[in-house]
Amino acid sequence: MHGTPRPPATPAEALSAMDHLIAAHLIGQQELARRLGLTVTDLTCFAFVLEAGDDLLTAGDLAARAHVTTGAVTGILNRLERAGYVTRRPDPADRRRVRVAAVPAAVSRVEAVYAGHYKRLTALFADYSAEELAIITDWFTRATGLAHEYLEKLNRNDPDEEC
Amino acid sequence: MHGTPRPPATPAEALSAMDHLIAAHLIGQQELARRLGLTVTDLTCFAFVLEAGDDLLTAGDLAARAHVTTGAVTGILNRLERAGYVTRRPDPADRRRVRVAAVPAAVSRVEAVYAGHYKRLTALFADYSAEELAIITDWFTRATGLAHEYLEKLNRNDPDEEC
DNA sequence: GTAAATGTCTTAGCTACTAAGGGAACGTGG
DNA sequence: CCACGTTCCCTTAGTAGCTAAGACATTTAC
Repeated sequence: MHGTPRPPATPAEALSAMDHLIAAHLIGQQELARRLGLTVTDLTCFAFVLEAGDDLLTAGDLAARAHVTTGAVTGILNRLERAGYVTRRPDPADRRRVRVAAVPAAVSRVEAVYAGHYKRLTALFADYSAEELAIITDWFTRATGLAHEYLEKLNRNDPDEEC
Repeated sequence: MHGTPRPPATPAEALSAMDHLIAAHLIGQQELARRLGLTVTDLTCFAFVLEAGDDLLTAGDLAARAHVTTGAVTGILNRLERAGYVTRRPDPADRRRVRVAAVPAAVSRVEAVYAGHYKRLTALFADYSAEELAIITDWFTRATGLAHEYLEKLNRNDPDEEC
């Protein structure tokens, strides 16, 4: 279906389409987490750990990225560790810190559950040319940048509300 | 920046970019809800009410769309109603049902908080040609369809897990 | 007219979060 | 070396929102 002509769209249509995608993805995430016996927050943190790769995250890093308190992270790590997704490791340079390492077998466990959807998405992407993918990816990246800017501005101006 | 050539992208890059966008949006949603004195679930339900427009949703509809129990919906509607976002109305045809109507003033209240980000996104969209927007919108729509299919399949095969 | 089904609300209990503080480890300045 | 403040994670107490199960009113079917 490469290069199939599509009817042109308006910004409003694109925005609405994006909202629907995000809503669907949110529910999917919830289902996936439930199936793995985790919470959405746990799964998100596990994703952060995977994304960080070899330079292991600390518990505090996770708190910052997931926007939760360090107290919450303790619970999250307890669950993830007990379920065999991560292990806590001492930091050789700073004994206060706790570094979080992913358990290799757990990665494939998550991927196994997610494989169905992941394959479908990859197949969908294969339906587009590299140039079209470039447009889509570019937009994703810029929209993400905007979202981060927006969040920063919110947090800078008034961390607590006034409404 | 219409028609600016972009470096071609791979499916994996696109998928990763999508994940980041969704993660950012998720946190933004949380911030927005907090600022409005609501939970993310409340805000999501309010969005469903707005989307439904004039044919008012019932409490049960909301439970189905938000994937929560009807007991939870009672709490959600209590909060939304107390904060002045919606009103409960009797259904003339079926006195068991509760129909949910949005309070007009509340719509602009939410939009006021969201306006900053919304304007930036719209501006971003304006940077793309109608044809490029068509590609993006098309992809959103098809990815959403896939997500829904995946969810349906999950719920059909085994509503509860086996792991 | 009775029985089953439907739609919302209630109740009890659970889980994950925050806020506040504690104790160990770091790092700086005398 | 050694107090001092800081940083990091964990603990504790309290809260909020969810589920599950059932009550109650209403509708539908036979």
